Amino acid sequence: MLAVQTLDARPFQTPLGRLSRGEAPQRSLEDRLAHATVRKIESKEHVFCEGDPRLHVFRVEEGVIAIYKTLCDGRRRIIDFAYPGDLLGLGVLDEHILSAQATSAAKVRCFSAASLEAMAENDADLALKLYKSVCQELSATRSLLVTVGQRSAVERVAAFLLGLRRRSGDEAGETVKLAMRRSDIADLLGLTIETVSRTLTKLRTMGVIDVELGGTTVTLRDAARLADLANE
Amino acid sequence: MLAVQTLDARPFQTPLGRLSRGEAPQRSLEDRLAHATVRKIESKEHVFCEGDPRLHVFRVEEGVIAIYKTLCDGRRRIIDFAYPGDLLGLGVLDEHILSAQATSAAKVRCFSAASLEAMAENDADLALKLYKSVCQELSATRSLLVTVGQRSAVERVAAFLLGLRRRSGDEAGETVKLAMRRSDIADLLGLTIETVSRTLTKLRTMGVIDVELGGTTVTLRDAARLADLANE
DNA sequence: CGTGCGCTTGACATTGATCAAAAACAGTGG
DNA sequence: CCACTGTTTTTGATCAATGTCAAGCGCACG
Repeated sequence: MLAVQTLDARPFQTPLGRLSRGEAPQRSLEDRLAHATVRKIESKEHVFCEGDPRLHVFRVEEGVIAIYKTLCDGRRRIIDFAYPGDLLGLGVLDEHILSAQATSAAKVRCFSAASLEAMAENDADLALKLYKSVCQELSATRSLLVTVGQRSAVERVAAFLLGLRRRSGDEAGETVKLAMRRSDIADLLGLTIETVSRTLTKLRTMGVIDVELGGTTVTLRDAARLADLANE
Repeated sequence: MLAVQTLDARPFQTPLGRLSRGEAPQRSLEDRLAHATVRKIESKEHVFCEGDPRLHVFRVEEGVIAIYKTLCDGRRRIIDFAYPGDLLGLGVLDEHILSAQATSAAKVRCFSAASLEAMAENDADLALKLYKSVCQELSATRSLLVTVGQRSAVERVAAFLLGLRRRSGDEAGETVKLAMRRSDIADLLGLTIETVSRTLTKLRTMGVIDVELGGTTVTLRDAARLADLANE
């Protein structure tokens, strides 16, 4: 594990977290988050690492954050990418059990985990919001598990591209921006960078997608065929 | 999808769910569950199927329930096994998005999903319990994702056996009972039955485990070495 | 005693990982 | 604007791990 100083280890103000404790229990989570501090994250900077004290909860405002776990032999398993709107750092323990690292420049809104959870104890509405947020996360993780567990490289990459389009911006858009490296995609899908690259070229020669030079923008030429290949 | 009638599609009484709505908001989840109806599930019987209306939430009392998703080509992906104490059927949608099937004879305690969620709206304590339950489920799913994503057959099977010991009964016990078929283990770990079988014999010839004839009971001869192989 | 189901084992094929190298790209400084 | 360096991506050749196909075994049950 890198010995970098992570965002969550640095102290900072969480005005809304403090202000609203107890005095406005019906205030919505959105409302609370709207006033929290926003922090800028450089590409490759960590938001938090496994084992760090879980001081803050974050919401992604811009960019993409990779949530991952490091295996003891150094391999890295990305659990999910967090896109704008997603919450980061929820949990029941007082330590982070995963690491979070920006795959590109990003912004996160952050506020105190302790006060959030203290608020939730007296605010069923907030607690239910947390519950639902985690339910969605669970559902996303399960769907990744399905993808990764028993599918071929083509199926995995196709499903990834479709999922990316679904989650980042417009549902029916023709192009998706890959705000991460091949190695990030590989670690998410349980493949190697070489296989990811080969699979993308394969899809390109099949005429299903187009990959811009530099490989950061993908155009879905034939989304129906891609969905077919993904075997959803 | 099989056209069987599942437990959740059958109407039945949920006395505690009804009784406690609104009148005892501080009553614990445990307390509520303690009085709910218990149903017996035959081996291979479904508790619910993908697409069924999500009428009830269940808690496993005895046996093992496989939570799975069916891929469109018929492959089956087991997401998790639910052991006694685990909750089943939590979610935000009004349909089940997964199927649940007993791998052996089992018992589940069941009560109304709607009234549970209605209760949670006025009971922060209950809502937080739900939140924490889902957090744990999320954590388990993530750990399976790590296992399945990029590990060898030996690592997966070793991790599975250790996880089984951890979850079913005593932490340090020498023997674990496999209350499921090889095909269930295979569908959980993203392997084939043949590979699971071969891997178990490999571990046996290595002297790390012992497999009883019939293959339902496994003795962990050398748990430390097994943990080493699992590469946790 | 026969039948069916689940488990094991073997031979072979295929997929994706590994090793290696070249090409494309992004910065940096001249 | 161009040369230089390090990073990322692409492509190729080879190999090991796991899937596939096929057969046999053991146990439970009628």
